[in-house]
Amino acid sequence: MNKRELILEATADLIAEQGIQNCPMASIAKHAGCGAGTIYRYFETKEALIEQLYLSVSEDMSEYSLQNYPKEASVRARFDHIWGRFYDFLNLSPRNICLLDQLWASPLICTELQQRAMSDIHTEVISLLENAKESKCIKSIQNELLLTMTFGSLFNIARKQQMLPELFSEEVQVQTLLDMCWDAISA
Amino acid sequence: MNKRELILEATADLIAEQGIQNCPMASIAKHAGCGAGTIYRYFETKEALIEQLYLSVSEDMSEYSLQNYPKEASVRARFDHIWGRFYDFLNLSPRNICLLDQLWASPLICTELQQRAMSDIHTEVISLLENAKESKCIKSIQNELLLTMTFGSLFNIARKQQMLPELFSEEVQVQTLLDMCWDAISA
Amino acid sequence: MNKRELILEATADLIAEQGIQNCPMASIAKHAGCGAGTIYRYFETKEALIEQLYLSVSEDMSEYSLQNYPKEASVRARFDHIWGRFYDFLNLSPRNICLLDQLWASPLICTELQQRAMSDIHTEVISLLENAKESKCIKSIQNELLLTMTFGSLFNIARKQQMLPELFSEEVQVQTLLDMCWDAISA
Amino acid sequence: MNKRELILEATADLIAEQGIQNCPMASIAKHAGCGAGTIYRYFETKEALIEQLYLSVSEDMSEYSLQNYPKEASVRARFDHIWGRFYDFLNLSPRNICLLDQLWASPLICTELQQRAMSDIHTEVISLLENAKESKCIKSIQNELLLTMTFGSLFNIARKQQMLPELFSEEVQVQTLLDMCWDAISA
DNA sequence: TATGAATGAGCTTTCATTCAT
DNA sequence: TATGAATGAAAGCTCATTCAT
Repeated sequence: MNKRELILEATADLIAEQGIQNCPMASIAKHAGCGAGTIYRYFETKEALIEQLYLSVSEDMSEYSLQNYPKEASVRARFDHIWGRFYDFLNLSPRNICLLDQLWASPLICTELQQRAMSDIHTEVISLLENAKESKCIKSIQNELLLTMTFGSLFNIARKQQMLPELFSEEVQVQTLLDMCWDAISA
Repeated sequence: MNKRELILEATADLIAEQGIQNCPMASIAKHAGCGAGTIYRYFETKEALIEQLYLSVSEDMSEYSLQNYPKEASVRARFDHIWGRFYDFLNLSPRNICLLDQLWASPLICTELQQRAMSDIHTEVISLLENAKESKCIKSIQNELLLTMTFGSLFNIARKQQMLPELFSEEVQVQTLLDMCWDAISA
Repeated sequence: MNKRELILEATADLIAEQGIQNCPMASIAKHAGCGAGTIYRYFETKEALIEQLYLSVSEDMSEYSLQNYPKEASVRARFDHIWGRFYDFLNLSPRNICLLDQLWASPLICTELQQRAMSDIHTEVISLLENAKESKCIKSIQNELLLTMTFGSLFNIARKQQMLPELFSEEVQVQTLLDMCWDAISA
Repeated sequence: MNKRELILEATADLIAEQGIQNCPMASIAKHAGCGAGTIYRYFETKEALIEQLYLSVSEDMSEYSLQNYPKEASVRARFDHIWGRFYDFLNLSPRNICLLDQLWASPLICTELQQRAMSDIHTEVISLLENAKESKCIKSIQNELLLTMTFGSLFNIARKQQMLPELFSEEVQVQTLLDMCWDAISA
């Protein structure tokens, strides 16, 4: 892992653990195993570092969610693939959810950046929804609503499981969640 | 409005507008129309102020969501009432969503406090879900999952509409959302 | 006790317990059983209050030390009387030593004030020393030196006993101290 | 002189001149020729800085007092050596007495720290007093009393001379003081 | 290129003092 | 006369950023 990535990793760990407010450059440097000044060789400002971190995590999420995406499969199969992998990504590391929560809430990550970072997943899901609508298997509701509903459901369930695992008596099956999400939007 | 409330209002406005990180006590005081020291007559520390703010907003949300709650109505009617009003509350003021986003992401609002603040709504929804399960009209899935799914859907849709209203060509009907949420959990 | 005295008493207690630095006007008011503003009816500023307190304690110390002073008794008897009572005064209340330590160290109590406050004892001791020198029973050394030596010895012993009583296995007899002090200056 | 020492020196000067209460970190930084934040690279808190200063001055005092200490010399010679040099130290710089007065009166310098800082001198003096008692040349009184009396005498005389030099018509001879202190404790 | 000591602006918080009641 | 809520200047401390090495 090169130094730039080490710094991004350290930043991600610290933000997830302590929150974006308790994440001084000096700590990041220490965790990354470099001097504080070195960070500025790779990132203009702290703001820029956090933006880059956001882009990096978002890219990981996109890539993970779309990996082996079966473009030719059925609507439902594609739905399950993309959202199932999205959900898996959130649970890959306990860091992911905390990190994304922090980054989304930060004024440093403007709305425009948020959209841009999600554009790959977004494009694919929109296309999926269009296909589904053509075959009338989902509700005839504006895409953004269908998409946001699914996204919000899965992210919140993943977050709650991680924050309060004791509330869940049985292990949560991804398929159960996907079924619920599908029922929400299916015609 | 008494001074304590003026300070809470000012804090809420500033946090919603600028984020919890860009909200110095001096600004709060200025917006509340008082001196910086005055805040400390009403709140021990900034941390305490933010906690109190969270409790206050949560209480408003609970009260609003449960107002005129028809305890004897049908499961579906009660579901629509509580979640419809919850969704309305989020849209009552553009401040509410931003504020809650900031507060939930803050390490100052610990998980325990979050649970406590939502306990009224939580209790009622659990009872509702139990009733629904008895009549087998919803899926036989652990309550926490059903609840979180609905909550997450509605909150995320409300947030997205507020942040990116241009993405929504048609006005979003609450009933459409409630139907989707219900479909997600109904048997 | 009138209000002015109540305030002085409260100030004395607080300074002795917490130090002159941790003695806000609000605490003084609370301990004195009055409002913060009330203090300013009796004392112009906090500085003035502390000066008045110093004068008050010093006067108490002078009065106590010189009470029933046997002007016609022998040099040694008078020496024992004045310094014995001085030492007793320091031990009358555990407050006295702490309070004087704080006040003497404070820049608010200027040297001139310190001299003025001690002038009664000072005059009497100087006179005593002059008498003693006439009868050649004490060393022929400048008075200020003889006086300061005695004062310093007794005050330090009283302070140490109060701060670290466990260091003193046997009870300290005043007469033992007076003998030592006398031996120091006697011819 | 390295930066840490520069800061300690500046702190010592300011405390001695203005008192521990009128000694803001900003002033210390200015006098030390560095930024306010720099102080915190060397000392955790202001409290820690003052503690370190106390330890540093105490060490200087111990070292100075015990320098060239003639362990094999007579009791009286050793007594004169240790207390003579102690007295000299107080007069080495006009700063020393004011500084020690401020530090001893401060609640930041707890009793335990005071004892610890003086332990070298304390040990040597106790040993000296034990020797003296064996040869019955001093009073059979508990050591702590003998020690405190000498200490208090010398410190107070040094202080008074510095604060009010005009009170002393003739120059004060150290030997005169040592004789008085010795007479106080000698059998 | 990499460092980390140094910086000072900006933060939270305290408190002597004022003044409307 | 007595109050205590309100004030804002000043304190201790943090940390993003710079720069000499």
